[in-house]
Amino acid sequence: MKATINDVAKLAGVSIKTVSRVMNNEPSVRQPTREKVMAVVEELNYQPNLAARNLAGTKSFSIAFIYDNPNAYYVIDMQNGILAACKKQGFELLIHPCDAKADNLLAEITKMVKHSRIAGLVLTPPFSEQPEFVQQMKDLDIEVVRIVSGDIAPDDIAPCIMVNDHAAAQSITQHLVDLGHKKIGFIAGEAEHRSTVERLRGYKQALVDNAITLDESLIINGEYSFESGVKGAKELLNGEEKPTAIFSCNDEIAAGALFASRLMGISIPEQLSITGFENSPFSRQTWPTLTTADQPNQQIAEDAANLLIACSRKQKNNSETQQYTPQLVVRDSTGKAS
Amino acid sequence: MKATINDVAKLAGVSIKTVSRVMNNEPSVRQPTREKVMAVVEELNYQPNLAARNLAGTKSFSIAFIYDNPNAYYVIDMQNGILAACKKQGFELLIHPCDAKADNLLAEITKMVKHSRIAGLVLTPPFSEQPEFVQQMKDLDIEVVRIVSGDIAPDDIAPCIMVNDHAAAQSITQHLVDLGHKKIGFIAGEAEHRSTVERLRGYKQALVDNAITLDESLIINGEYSFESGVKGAKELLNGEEKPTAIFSCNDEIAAGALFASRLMGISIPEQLSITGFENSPFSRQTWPTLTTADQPNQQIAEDAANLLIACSRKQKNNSETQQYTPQLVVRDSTGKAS
DNA sequence: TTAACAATTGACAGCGCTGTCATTTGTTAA
DNA sequence: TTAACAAATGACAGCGCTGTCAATTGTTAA
Repeated sequence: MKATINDVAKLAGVSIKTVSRVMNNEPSVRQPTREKVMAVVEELNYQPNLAARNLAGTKSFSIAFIYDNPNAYYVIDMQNGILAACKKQGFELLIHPCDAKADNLLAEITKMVKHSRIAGLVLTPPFSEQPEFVQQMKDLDIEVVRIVSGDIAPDDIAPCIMVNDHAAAQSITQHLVDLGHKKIGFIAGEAEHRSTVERLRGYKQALVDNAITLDESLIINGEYSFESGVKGAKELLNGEEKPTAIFSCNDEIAAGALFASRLMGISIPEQLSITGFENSPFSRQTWPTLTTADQPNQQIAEDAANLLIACSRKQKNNSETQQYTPQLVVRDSTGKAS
Repeated sequence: MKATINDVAKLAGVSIKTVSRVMNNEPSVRQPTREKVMAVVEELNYQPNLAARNLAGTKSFSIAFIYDNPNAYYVIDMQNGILAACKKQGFELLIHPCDAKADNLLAEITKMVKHSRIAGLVLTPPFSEQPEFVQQMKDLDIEVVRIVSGDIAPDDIAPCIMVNDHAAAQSITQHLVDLGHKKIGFIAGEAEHRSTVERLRGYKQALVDNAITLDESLIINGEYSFESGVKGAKELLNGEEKPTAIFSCNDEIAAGALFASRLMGISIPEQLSITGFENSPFSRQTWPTLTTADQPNQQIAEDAANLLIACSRKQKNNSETQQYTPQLVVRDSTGKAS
């Protein structure tokens, strides 16, 4: 059967407490002792029993991922990244999809947290962008790591993994400018999402950098969906100032824009360039494939989880911040301005 | 702080063992006693500590979902369904994405199962369709519930939730026939998937039922992807026997077929009808929206998890089987034959 | 009414680990 | 060399629950 701490202790000729110390990387264990124990651990392929640890100790070995996001690709990527970190660190992951607008949300999460002794939470938008919510979690004595859009942390209540949408949007736009485009349409996502705001900011910055006058009529309010892309593109292409390129706030919008353009008999990229954002599987399933910005969600999530675990062990503090800048991926949906 | 079994026992004036019995729905507790205990449980909002249960008992309160599937929508649906069942039954869910072709797969799963004391597994294709794998799991003394395509269970090693792709494909095809179509193309998914086989079988059955001669040249081998849909549709539409309708083995293929048709200047559904399969979000993100078959994955998964939990409590046996037939959803991609 | 049995309840050990605190060992300075 | 202290290790209780088995209570038939 499975080896227990007793087996290890006996074989190594030490007390179970010492084995425990080694397993938890505690100080004041002499190096030779540590090695002796580790050797036996390897030999017996010993792994501490999570239930026993949870029951006996005050520390927790679980983190949770709560989310409210209709984008399955995004959720799966995040989840896989967190799972990878958990696996490496011997943590357990609790998955908790929920409704960000539910009244009993706080009660629900509190219950889960208390019941399962959660060390911390990985938060994605919209949760990560609600300072009050983050504060409430901290008040419950739960560590939090947030994934948010921007280039500077909003506060130091909890650590952040920043996604520099601003810089990424800027480089996508620059790519279009470099191809000779001057009239660049912009189809936005939901205005409430910080990512939308940041991406628009990057787009505008690139225009300024290249001394291109901003044309407000080229900016369409939309949402992160295929339909919105279809609608936005039609609006742009039927407008006065017909653009030669369209910056879409994500890949789904871009797919919609692509579709609308095709319907209108506009060939891509010859007559119109279109860009996406996120580099989701979606962007490889359109035709032509989409030029986009690669947002390494899985890596981001793994980092977030690692940071969270470190925080729960007091190895890192709240002001810890990391930053990712999605990188331009040039595919077939962009070309020289006609 | 949180109430423990001791608090409940004291307040109810019984021993902790009796509380335990009530919590586990064991027999031989007198009704009045049971009620008395339950009242206190309610009052204190008592919930048994999972770690303690796992440590003390022989029973397990965790199930796992292992999968190898690139379709994020599918995975999320399944996961949500399983999660719903777990929540209701006080179980924990371990998520375990993995590579079905990895050599160390069995070792990996064995390790997880032993380490976390898993009661059972929810298996989806490809795992669910490998009898040897299922048998290996049972040999490890793990309950298994499989979600498989077909109308009769392949064996009684483990319970099955059957998805009657045959009947669903038949009714989609019948829908096309009813619209006057006689030359109906078929773009298949991977031949290794039972779902492909079953859907093809349903398609053929419908043709037979309507005395339409099967034209093998109208059947295209493909895979479950957008690109495959594009390719398959082109092949069909450039062929000798140009079909007036295309049955696609899933929504992604259908989206590809839709795209290809548009490119070729064929208007949908006026000149060509196209159907999908699965009713994934994908089918609502195309234009026109897809006629498809609704496969209630979340519900299926919830049922599977409930069945699994029942089995782990020996309340159900291995020959237990449930069946779902995906229902036709008529949208805008199908119309009268021209 | 009572023995004989079944149904119900309880006492207690122990699951595998960690926290606390006592004990042992090693190290330093006088 | 030794006292005085710090570092390393161990003994032991107990986390909250379940399994085992013994004790109690209720029920039945003679």
